[in-house]
Amino acid sequence: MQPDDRRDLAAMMYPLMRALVAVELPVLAERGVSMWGYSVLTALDRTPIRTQAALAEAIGADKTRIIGTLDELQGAGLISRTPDPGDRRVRLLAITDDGRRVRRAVAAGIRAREERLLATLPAGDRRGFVRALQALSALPPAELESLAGGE
Amino acid sequence: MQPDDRRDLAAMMYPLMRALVAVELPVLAERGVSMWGYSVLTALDRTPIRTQAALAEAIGADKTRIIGTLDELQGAGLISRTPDPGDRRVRLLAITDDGRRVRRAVAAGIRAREERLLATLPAGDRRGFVRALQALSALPPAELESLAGGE
DNA sequence: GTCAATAATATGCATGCGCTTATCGTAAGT
DNA sequence: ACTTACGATAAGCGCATGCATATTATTGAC
Repeated sequence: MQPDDRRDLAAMMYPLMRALVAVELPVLAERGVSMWGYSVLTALDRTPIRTQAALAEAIGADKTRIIGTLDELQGAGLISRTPDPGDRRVRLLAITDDGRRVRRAVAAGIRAREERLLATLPAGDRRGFVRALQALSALPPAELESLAGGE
Repeated sequence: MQPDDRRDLAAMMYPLMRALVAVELPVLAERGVSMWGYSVLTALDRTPIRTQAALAEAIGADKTRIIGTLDELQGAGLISRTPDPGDRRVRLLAITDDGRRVRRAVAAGIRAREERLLATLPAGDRRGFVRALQALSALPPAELESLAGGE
């Protein structure tokens, strides 16, 4: 194998990200959800979350900026935000049935378009790509930092 | 193979992108180059380019925003920007020897850190990942649009 | 009962982005 | 000559971001 001639990962990923976002936006717009909103729905569909700060951290968002998103989602009836009876400072966050429906519809639309993109790849590369992406995106930030650090 | 349960590609890629950028920034800062500047150097190291608009398009940048970047690079002696004697409206863009040196140094630093990331992957997935990334990032925007379009 | 810590929230700032418009010098077609 | 088109540049807009700070309600420790 030769010295692995390729462009930088970020350089390749950046335009691809933009393309993927461009693919997602119309699907999201159709259901009136923002990107962050969709991210919230996805997180809450996995499991309810006890505090907004925890939610923000889970999806890599800013804990103050997320508030508007939650307002919108709650206004649209897609999530519930109820004060914890045990500690009335915290809001218990959960997705509603409507939210679940919206999330599924959006996910299906996005997935269908992604499939068309991935279909251009050889099967082996495609599997490797998705698996590598899953593995890398699952690395905890601490791990990433240690890999990134020092010369 | 079951119905391919995974998160959306963009959702996985977004945090990964951020991590990669965090990896690159210190390397770039060390050499006093910006992300866009590095992108320009990379493009020009491949081949000189005849107009700034063409450069901008090649690297997916905005043709007006790129000007400051070019000023900086030229000021640092990393690129040359000479009026085309044949058409004095256009500036012939080329990387200088110094620019080449900087680009190589930055690329080496980035590559070394990327390798550490990729080393966490099984060899097969890793190759598939890089190849898929190369293939997808090489798709012309028109192709991407057609793949993205319609339900 | 007082006080320090915490969750949610509001607000402001600096930055960078994509986009648009305007200006200026230059080219090229008629 | 006159007009149209083009490349580089400057300036400004609207938007989203990350970050920092302040406020309010609530809690728990002392």
